[in-house]
Amino acid sequence: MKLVRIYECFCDRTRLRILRLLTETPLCVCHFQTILKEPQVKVSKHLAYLRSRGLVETQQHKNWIVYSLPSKRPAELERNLKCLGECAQSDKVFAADLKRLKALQSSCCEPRAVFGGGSKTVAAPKRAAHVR
Amino acid sequence: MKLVRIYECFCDRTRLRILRLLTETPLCVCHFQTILKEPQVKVSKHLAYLRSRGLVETQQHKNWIVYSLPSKRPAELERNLKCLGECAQSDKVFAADLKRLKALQSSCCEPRAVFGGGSKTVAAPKRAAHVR
DNA sequence: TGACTATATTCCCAAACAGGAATATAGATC
DNA sequence: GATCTATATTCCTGTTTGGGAATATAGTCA
Repeated sequence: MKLVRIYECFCDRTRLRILRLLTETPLCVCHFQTILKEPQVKVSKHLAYLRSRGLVETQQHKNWIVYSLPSKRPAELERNLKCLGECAQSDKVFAADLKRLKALQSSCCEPRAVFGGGSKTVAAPKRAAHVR
Repeated sequence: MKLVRIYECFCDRTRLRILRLLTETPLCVCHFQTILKEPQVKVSKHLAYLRSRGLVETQQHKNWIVYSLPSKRPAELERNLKCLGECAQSDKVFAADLKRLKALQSSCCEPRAVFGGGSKTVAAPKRAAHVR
């Protein structure tokens, strides 16, 4: 019954926000810090938690670690992510996160190749606004 | 973000089984004991947990306490229960539970009015097989 | 009233968890 | 090599959780 594993990952607010964002695009830790406005330790730990349970995968990119949903997902995960997406629509927190994600996608900066759809060949890469 | 509350309830195996069963019909504690084959304390505690978070409601019926899903459920809960139902289909544990539920529904006994659809006016109420 | 039944609660313990502070690691760049 | 940046890990603490043993409560029925 690996379903429980999935729900264990879903039962924390921060992790839900992370997963929700990842259904949009892969992201690296610094992005999460910016979008969620949470300290590095916290983000890093929750990502580690998710990875240990197979809900996310990582890929190194220079100095950044890019987190994404696993390329092949079991049906249960897929279903629940979809469900989460639907539930999230009526929630302000998720909406705000999404807004900040969009902002980041257009304003940012170095770990650009990261964002899904690849190089949207945008203006000149400004210096990171990664904070902290 | 009450979503998290829902997932907190979903993140335990026993509770998942309970909820799954409740999407079929209301049940009382002794039914759960029989179907899940778990001790009374355990069942009772998980039910209390679910109730404290509003995922189930109770109704007294003579000496029995009948648990059921809340009559009016927020959209998030409804969605997630549906999702759970879908995920459960491919799982042996859930299937076995369901099988035992059906058996109970036809063989049982006293807290009969409990089962959804009401009095299916079955044979003579035998003595309970409630165990323990 | 007393025995019985169904359920809840309390006490206890071990494990998991969330979060912060501080520190470690490893790649990049000068 | 020194420094900077991004991320991970360790240590610590308070809280929550899951589960069992024992006990309490409350309704029922004889």
